Amino acid sequence: MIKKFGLIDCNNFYVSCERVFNPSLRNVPVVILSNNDGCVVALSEEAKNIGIKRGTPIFKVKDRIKNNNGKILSSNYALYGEMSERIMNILCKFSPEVEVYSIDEAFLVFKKSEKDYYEYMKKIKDYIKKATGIPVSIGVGPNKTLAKVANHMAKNHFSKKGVFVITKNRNLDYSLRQIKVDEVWGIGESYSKKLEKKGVFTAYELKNLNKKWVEKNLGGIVGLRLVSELKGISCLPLEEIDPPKKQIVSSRSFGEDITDINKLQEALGKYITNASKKLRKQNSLVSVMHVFLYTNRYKDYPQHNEMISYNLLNPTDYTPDLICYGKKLLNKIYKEGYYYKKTGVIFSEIIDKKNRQFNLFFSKSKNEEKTKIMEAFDKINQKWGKDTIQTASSGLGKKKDWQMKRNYLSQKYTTSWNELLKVKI
DNA sequence: TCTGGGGTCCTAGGACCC
DNA sequence: TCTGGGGTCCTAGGACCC
Repeated sequence: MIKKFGLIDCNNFYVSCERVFNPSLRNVPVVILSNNDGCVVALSEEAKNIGIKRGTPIFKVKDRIKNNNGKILSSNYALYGEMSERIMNILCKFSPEVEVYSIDEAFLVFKKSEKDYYEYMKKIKDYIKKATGIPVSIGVGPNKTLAKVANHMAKNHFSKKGVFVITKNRNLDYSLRQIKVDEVWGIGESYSKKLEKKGVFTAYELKNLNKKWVEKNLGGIVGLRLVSELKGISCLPLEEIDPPKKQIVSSRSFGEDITDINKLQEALGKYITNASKKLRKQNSLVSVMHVFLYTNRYKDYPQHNEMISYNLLNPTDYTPDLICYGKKLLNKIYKEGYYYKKTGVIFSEIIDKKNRQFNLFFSKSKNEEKTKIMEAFDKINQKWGKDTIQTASSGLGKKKDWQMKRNYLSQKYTTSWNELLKVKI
């Protein structure tokens, strides 16, 4: 029995989710847009084939998509999140050790005999496709970095069969020679430029680089760890338990530029509500909050970008108090006459609720009351749907001009009774 | 007209202390 | 000419990920 890491990665995940419910999206170029319908964040193979790239602003490629009978969609996170959950649940049936790495990726650890790996991975792949409609690729290797490499092989090289197993002695070097250095997990734009300057173009060449150079130029210990993993040594453990977040951010660019402080307050109130909900979910309290306000950096009118921080005397998770502090902070950095594009909140110095330190100004009875209010608040929204109960500060009218644009949104096929697919017989 | 959002980790350098 | 040395803590900034 040999212990190996597997990486399951959904192919073009957002597009695949949409295609499960809408067959007219199959075999044509499809792109999914970021919040605010700004730029392309996910795309189908057909879209890649007509030269569209992730990150491109949609206005630059809109015509090309139309001319190729392509489709454009806003991102539908309710749908993707739910499909992701289905897949992760399936994976737990195949291995007791699963790390959910992102919405569309998971690491697994298996202990099997070397020859069984390929068939077992194929079984998982077929099962997920059948049960959810989502195609996945699976890479297996002696550690996480090599599982990523194997996944790349499964997807893009080696006849694109969707499953690839790296064996340290047999095909490790062969695989590393196929992988370009910027495709290695942990090598981004800046490092890959440095590497190319040094004449390093493949993962294989990276593996054989001088240690001193790697430490100096690729982020110290991070680079050393990465190269060790390419050599087959396992440095990164499987992390099954989601550690609590050390920082929680909530922000959005507006649908339109905003000058009015009241509208900024409304939007900020909404983001603070969102962030504090996450805080309560992991049983934490925030002790430092930051509020920021940005103008549109792509326009040439006057710019004003500022961030302000506040140390809370009593760490809390109580939304109304946090909104109250947030508004005061926003007032301090707001300047009249600027066209703002984005505001948001950052919670940092997050502590465990159990380890709270009390001080002279802490009122136990008041605190218990607040805890009960928030519990009821969260329960109602969980049972009756998001935003059933809201704070008045986020503005209660229907459509807001600060809200993000989502002009191409598909249905909530899996999370709303009113939007289920209708089948004609 | 139009350019996302939410995270983590690491290092370097300054402030401060003895 | 020459300006201690070592440790800790904090923050800003850079790099990466999806």
